[in-house]
Amino acid sequence: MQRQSYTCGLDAAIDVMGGKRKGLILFWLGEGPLRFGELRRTVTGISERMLTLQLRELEASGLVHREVHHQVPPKVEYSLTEFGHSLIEVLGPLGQWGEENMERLEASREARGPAGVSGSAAP
Amino acid sequence: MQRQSYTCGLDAAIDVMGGKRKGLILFWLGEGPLRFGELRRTVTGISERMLTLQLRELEASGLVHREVHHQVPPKVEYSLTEFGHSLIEVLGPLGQWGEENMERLEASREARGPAGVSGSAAP
DNA sequence: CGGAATCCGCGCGGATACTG
DNA sequence: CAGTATCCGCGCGGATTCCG
Repeated sequence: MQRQSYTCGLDAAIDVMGGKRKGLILFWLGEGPLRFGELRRTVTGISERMLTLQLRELEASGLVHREVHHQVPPKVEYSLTEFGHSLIEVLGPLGQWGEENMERLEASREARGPAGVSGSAAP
Repeated sequence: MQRQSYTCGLDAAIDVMGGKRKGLILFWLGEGPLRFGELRRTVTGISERMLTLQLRELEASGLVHREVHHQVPPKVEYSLTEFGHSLIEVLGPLGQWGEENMERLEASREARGPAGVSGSAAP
């Protein structure tokens, strides 16, 4: 079974930008083009590997453009496509909502992900 | 290390509703209160277990309200809180964006997730 | 009907090392 | 600098079973 099509627009949208850090990448690229290393430093808490993979997916989705400058040292710039810009436009209100309610969200986050539950790993 | 706070509002927002099907649940609850079984049938492609877990997280986030009616047969109704309503409000444009570009998104989805790569797992 | 519990596979994602 | 490749843990999430 190939997992039927999207059930609604929200499903599709979340699927394309809901990845762990894709939203963040899109957000920062919305501010302007960034090089790979700049992204790595800007989007904190992401490994090189993940950054590459996420970028490739965003590129495959047509949201991000990858500009390679063949030179030494190598330089690769990532930027939003028109499609990508259309997305962050509707992402704006969401980000603002998150900002306005950040305290509340952070507080409840601990309830959802106790993080250090672990402990008793008695076999 | 406890994974520092959210880096921006978008980060927080996606974290709270970016789960596999949380957006869908929120979306359908936005249409009105639903019972557990109704949600299970409405949000297609989700297991009982996941539906329960996702609902608990949404509840812990203060987005969803869980109303238990102690009776036989049991009846539990889920609905959006005020907070939840404020979220789906900004989620509206995102869902619309996804709907408008669904074909494009579905097409590029295959490039990102070949889905049936292996499959044939002859036991 | 609405869950909670258990088992378990598998793929996400981190760390590291190597290349052009 | 900008990746790619490999290893590997662990937690997400599906299937099944039992309970109130």
